Amino acid sequence: MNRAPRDLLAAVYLTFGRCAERHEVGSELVVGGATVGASIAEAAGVSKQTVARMNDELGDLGDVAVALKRRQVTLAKPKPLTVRRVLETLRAIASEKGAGSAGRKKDRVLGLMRAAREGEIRWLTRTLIRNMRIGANKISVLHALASAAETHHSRRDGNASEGEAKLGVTPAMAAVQRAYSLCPSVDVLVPALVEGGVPNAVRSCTMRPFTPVKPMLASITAGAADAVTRIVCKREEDEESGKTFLVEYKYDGVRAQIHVAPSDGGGDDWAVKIFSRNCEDRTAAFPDVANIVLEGAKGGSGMVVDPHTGRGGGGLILDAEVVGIDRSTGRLRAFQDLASRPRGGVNEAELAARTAVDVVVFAFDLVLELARSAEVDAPTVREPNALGSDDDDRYDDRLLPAIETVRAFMLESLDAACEGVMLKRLDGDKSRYSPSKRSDCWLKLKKDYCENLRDSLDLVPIGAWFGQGRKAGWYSPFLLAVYDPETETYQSMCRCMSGFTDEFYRTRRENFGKPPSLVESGVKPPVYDTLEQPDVWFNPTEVWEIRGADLTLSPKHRAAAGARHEERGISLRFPRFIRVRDDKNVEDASGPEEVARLFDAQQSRYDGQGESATRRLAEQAALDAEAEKDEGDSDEDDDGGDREAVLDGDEEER
DNA sequence: CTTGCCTGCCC
DNA sequence: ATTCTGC
DNA sequence: GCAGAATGGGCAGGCAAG
Repeated sequence: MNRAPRDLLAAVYLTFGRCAERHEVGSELVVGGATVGASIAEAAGVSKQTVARMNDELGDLGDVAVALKRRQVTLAKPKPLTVRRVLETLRAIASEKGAGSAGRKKDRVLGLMRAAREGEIRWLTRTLIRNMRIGANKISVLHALASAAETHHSRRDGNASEGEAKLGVTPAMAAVQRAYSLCPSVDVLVPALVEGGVPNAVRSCTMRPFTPVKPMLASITAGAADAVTRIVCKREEDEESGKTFLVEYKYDGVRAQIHVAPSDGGGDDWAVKIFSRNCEDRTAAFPDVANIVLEGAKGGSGMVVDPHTGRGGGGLILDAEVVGIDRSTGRLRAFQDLASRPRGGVNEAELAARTAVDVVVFAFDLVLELARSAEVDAPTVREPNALGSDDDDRYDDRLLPAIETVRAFMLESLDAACEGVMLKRLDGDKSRYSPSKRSDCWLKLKKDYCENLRDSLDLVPIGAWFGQGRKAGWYSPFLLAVYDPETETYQSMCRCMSGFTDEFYRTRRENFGKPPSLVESGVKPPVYDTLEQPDVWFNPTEVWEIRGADLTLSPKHRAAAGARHEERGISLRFPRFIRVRDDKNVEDASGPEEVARLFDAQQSRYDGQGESATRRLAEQAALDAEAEKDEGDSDEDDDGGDREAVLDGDEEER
């Protein structure tokens, strides 16, 4: 900040590992491990296979690049790389398009590789593949900026002696972090910091239409009791409040932060932008959503009215979930269907022509409402419909009805093809929208978090890859399969890398490294059915319990292949390891029939046949026999299908 | 023209 | 997304 | 309690290779 303020902006972009903010369209490099690996190979004059082999061993392409650089004799010292030149090159890479662009991207990467010195090439490689592995991320950079700005401005203003107007470093860090989550734009933040320090940055980085806010996130829970207890009982500084909370369906769609405001031209025109959970501009992917919102803006229905002027509000930021829906039946559709929509470059008519999935918008929060004030930090909820009173101290007993209500509501949500429910605090400071925070204000409760609702599978590890980074030297991920006793084959179901302790990895590398478990020839056993090609194959010797969220039709996994889809097998979403089943032989592992049965139970929810989850399996046989009599009320298409219940918790704490 | 690889992004 | 680990 | 790291299934889009 002192020495090279003009380079600071570029330096911050580089530490973020990007050439522009995420919401800038076209800011992606579209360069990955394959391109970078090829460039490293070319720069060092070795084959791509050599680079790949070294990568298997070292587990880090950056380390491979360094090792190869060391071997080289440099004839002419390359011109040193500068921060600004690297950023310019990244931007040039991002803007390459069309035929031959892959080659031109690679050439630019190659240029950087050649110019990089030994100390730079690891950083450069990791930046290009966006995997820094340095134990620090954006937040650390923001904190460093805050600290530097504090020091810099204290000194410049001549009151280094415990500046009175100064914030102090720790509050400054928090302030900058918060400022950036309200207005995640380096272009706004950095010049403001340089010019007027942290207070100036805080003034500049306010929530505004058409700049995405870092979305608020929810914490995971261990079941309905845990969720209710946490949402009600931990209220340290909120003694006054904290008696009510909201429960709502957790829809399985995509997060959409919808911005609506008068367009720049003024007049009565409104503009809409839609941002993803990661603050990408996805407006082009949802022309139908944009139209729904614009219609609302025109008609005024549901829009904010300024009580003083009586006019429509100056703009809104809504937080919402966009979910696929079958308009002919009113049923929600699976996430996998929603994902198959085109992602841009189509208008609404083209979307329809491509038989895209229709969507509903469930708006669940009002993040900013300009009619009220440009500075609101959004108390976002409607008035709670509190039930009962809170004169009793014994919250444990009093929570039981609430837990039961939540549990029942969750079963209902599952029948409605949702993932579970969300619990949100309704009052007190903690109920405010907290950008980018994952805290106990919002809790998510999904089926697979609940002991008695989840099912797991017993799968056989049949192969693995060599881990990267902190898992270098270990097998990760593993390839897991079901066993089909009919054909005596193993059909792959998923890879898995979650749920293993470091200790587990250590022992597995030893155990699987020795015969008889490792297939020494390295050739895929003929009884293995998979489109995957792991680095090593294992003989089938163990059974592992694996949990997941739901089942998907897979293009590369083969469990129950052909049973529920002409070609595809069935796979598992969000797989994680639970434990080794020492008590089972591989012949006792889950099989294709079990997988197909679970898949049917899941499908029944989308067909509107989902009975309460606890009874669903028992009724499956009856369902099969039953003739297909479908009907049912189609839920209204639009918004408004949102179900919610307000429960009364109890305060206190302990 | 079709297929398949790579990348980025959703969860 | 989920999970484990280290601070 | 939080940040950081590794990496899951699976889709579209864009380009290269056949």
